[in-house]
Amino acid sequence: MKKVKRPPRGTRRRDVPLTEARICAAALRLIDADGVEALTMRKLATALDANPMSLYHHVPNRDALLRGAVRMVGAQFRTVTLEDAPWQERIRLLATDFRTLAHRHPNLMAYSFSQPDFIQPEDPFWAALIATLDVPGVPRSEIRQVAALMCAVVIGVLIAELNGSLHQWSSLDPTAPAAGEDGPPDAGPDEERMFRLVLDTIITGLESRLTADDDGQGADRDGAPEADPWSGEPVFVPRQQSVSSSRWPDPV
Amino acid sequence: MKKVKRPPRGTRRRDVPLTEARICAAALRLIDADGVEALTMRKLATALDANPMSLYHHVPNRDALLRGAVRMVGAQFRTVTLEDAPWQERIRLLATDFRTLAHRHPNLMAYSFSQPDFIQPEDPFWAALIATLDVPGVPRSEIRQVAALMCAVVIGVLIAELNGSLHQWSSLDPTAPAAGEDGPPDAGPDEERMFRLVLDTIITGLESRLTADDDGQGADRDGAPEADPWSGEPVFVPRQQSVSSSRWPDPV
DNA sequence: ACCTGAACACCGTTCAAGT
DNA sequence: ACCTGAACACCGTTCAAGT
Repeated sequence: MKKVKRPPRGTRRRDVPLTEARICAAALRLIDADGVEALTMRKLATALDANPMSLYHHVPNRDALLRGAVRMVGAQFRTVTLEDAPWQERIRLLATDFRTLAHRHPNLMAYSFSQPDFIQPEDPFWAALIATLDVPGVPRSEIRQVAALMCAVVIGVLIAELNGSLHQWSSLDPTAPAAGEDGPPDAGPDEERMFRLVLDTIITGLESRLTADDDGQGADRDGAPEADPWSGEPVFVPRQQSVSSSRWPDPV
Repeated sequence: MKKVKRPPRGTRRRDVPLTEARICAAALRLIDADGVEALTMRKLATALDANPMSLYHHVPNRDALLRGAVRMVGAQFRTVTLEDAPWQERIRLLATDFRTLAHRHPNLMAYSFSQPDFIQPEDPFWAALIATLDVPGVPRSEIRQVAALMCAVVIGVLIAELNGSLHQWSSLDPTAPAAGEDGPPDAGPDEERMFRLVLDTIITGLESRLTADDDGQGADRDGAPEADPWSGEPVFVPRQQSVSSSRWPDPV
């Protein structure tokens, strides 16, 4: 009579005890398979061959579970520093590493990109990015903002790539409406080329901004922020702050 | 006895009939107030003073309701073309218009950014972006990919701004861990400055890429993609495709 | 045609009770 | 200490029945 509680299934998992790491790993598997929104405490429990309520003894709630999965994936990001390469190549390497990680767990990464706090100050990725931007002489007062913007840019491209927008927009011809499926059908091989194109454009823009500032490489670092052209007004932008507040009257 | 079905509440809403536009507008109000995940068919119904099941006669399901709200916001994007301005300024105007719209409905926009299909070929925004990139001579064969990448970049920065990552990363000092709240407390006034910095960097990168190509302005448009430097390999990137497949052995 | 109540199949989470 | 069944307060959605 008691034996019916553990029927002889094909794969037995419950001889190993329930830990937070095992729970998060199983959650990551479910997310990789079916997406974040398909992760359910009850489904996760049956995947672990456990009672749904047992999970709450190791994980406070579903949000913490998701954070644990994100943390588990982020721990896989171990950047080789490659200190002898030029800074442009080091930035490229950091970005492509990021992209590889995003391709490994696209469902989880697409979710975590929209969450705050998924890059922490002690992440080796962040430290490597800061160190790399310090090489060509980005002013110390601006270096964190430049690093933040590079993260935002890379994440934006990765989001658009992961959810298919990049491919869809690239084949969005306003003049010729129906081109058929002439190009590659689904997983375009030129997403990587486009990713490199953004990186190159950003790096080129950084370079020209840096050379415009270049009077003595190591001198005047950490100076007053108002002194260097990084903090000045951009060349082309007019003062248009009042233009955008009077547009689009909300009809709701 | 029948009168108890419609008690004299303070504001009467149900004399006007239930339409899809009214439902989507109410959904947008709820999303603006409490976020996408707080939008519920039942709560929406009570906000409209209607029966929850009545909504299904005008909207097929919750996803379609969200799409309707996104479409309703996207219809507010009417770009002034400003054809006499230089292309750099036109791009800046498009991007800041996009940003203004995102600030108007941050909850909905943060959600829609992660959805595919939220930019359509017939959107005036897309047509204006394509037309603007055509001015300085971006090759026709690459113009859609460049436009797609600019959208992805702007969206990435907006996502990071809306969920607070941009501000958090900017105050993420790996050397001095605890700086206290010295800067502005919450809604940083320099998010706009950072937004302009990305735009300027991208535009500068585009400019230098374009002038490197500049031998005759109108000549050789629409040519073979392999002929121009846009499709060639980037200068700095080494062929490192095999490097990324052997990193991060997945411990799961 | 439009609306509605009841019901179904799910959720996350709490809690008292077991060992 | 760890686990568990029952229960609570929600969801989206279906469906037969009303007007």
